Amino acid sequence: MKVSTKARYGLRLMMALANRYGQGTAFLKDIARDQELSEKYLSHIVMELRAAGLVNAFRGSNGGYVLAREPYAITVGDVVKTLEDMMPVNCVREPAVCGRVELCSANEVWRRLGEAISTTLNQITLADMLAWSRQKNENYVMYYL
Amino acid sequence: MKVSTKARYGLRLMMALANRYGQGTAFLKDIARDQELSEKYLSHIVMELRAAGLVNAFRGSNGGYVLAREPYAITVGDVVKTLEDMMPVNCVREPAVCGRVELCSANEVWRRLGEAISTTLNQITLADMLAWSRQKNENYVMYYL
DNA sequence: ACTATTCCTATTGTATTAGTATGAATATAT
DNA sequence: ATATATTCATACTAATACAATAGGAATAGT
Repeated sequence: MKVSTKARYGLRLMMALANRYGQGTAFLKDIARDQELSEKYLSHIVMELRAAGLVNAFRGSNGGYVLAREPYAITVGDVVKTLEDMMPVNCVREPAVCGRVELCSANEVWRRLGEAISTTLNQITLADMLAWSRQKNENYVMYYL
Repeated sequence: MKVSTKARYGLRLMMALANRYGQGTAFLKDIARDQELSEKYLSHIVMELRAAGLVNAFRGSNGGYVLAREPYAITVGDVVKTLEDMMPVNCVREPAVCGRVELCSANEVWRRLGEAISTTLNQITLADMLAWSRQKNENYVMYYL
């Protein structure tokens, strides 16, 4: 019941891009440095995000990445579901894996759980997170200065 | 983002006990056979459920297991949280694992997600599942006869 | 041409989860 | 008492999924 580090790193990457939205492309190298993550590993992640249409990429010298849409138009659910399977059990999507679906009441439990998860993550946008982050930052600075 | 087979098997075990609640103890052997699960593996699971106070165990010949409370008084959340960690990331519970919690807005995302998960699972009881199961069974029988 | 970036594929490492083996403790029945 | 059937406890092994690295090809700006 853990969200994968892939999804967590991916969300941090997206937030890094969201935080500088409108200011041109960012290099993966710089994001990796700032977020203290492996650039190699991040490169896999950002490729999947690109394939899903969440970021645009530019190759070559002075290339880089940008968010494909404005931060308010990208949800956490968009990000997480491209990096991992959000359905908590397989039998909900593919009844074939289990012969007793017709009689299985656990199935309904997992269906509801999956729904709760996607509903929750789909209603949080990157813009929401930016707002929280800036709020926190303010408090933090005020407190320590 | 998958619920472990341990939790899934555990729920099936609990449902087997719920289904014959009030009719005395059940042997693990029989549950394992009916549910087509490894008895050895189930024995680990049932021990954890016992330690959590969800089932009572009786040793010796003619021993067995019974639900410790009535089916309506046990939730899916009770079962799942004894068999695995329901909090989707560690940094929510133990801020120490991540130095940037003060500034991290992802934290709030995972906190909300964790809340959605436990709320969902805590409000489904074994009695609810029994009702669904019997409903399904009826439909199934009606359809195929 | 040179350099800095993204893109692609294969491989390795590691941790978690799943499952097995063996035998001790305990209670019942004969 | 003894035999038998169960739970209890611990240690070990196997399988799988996840995380991370490696090396180089393609691309674009200078």
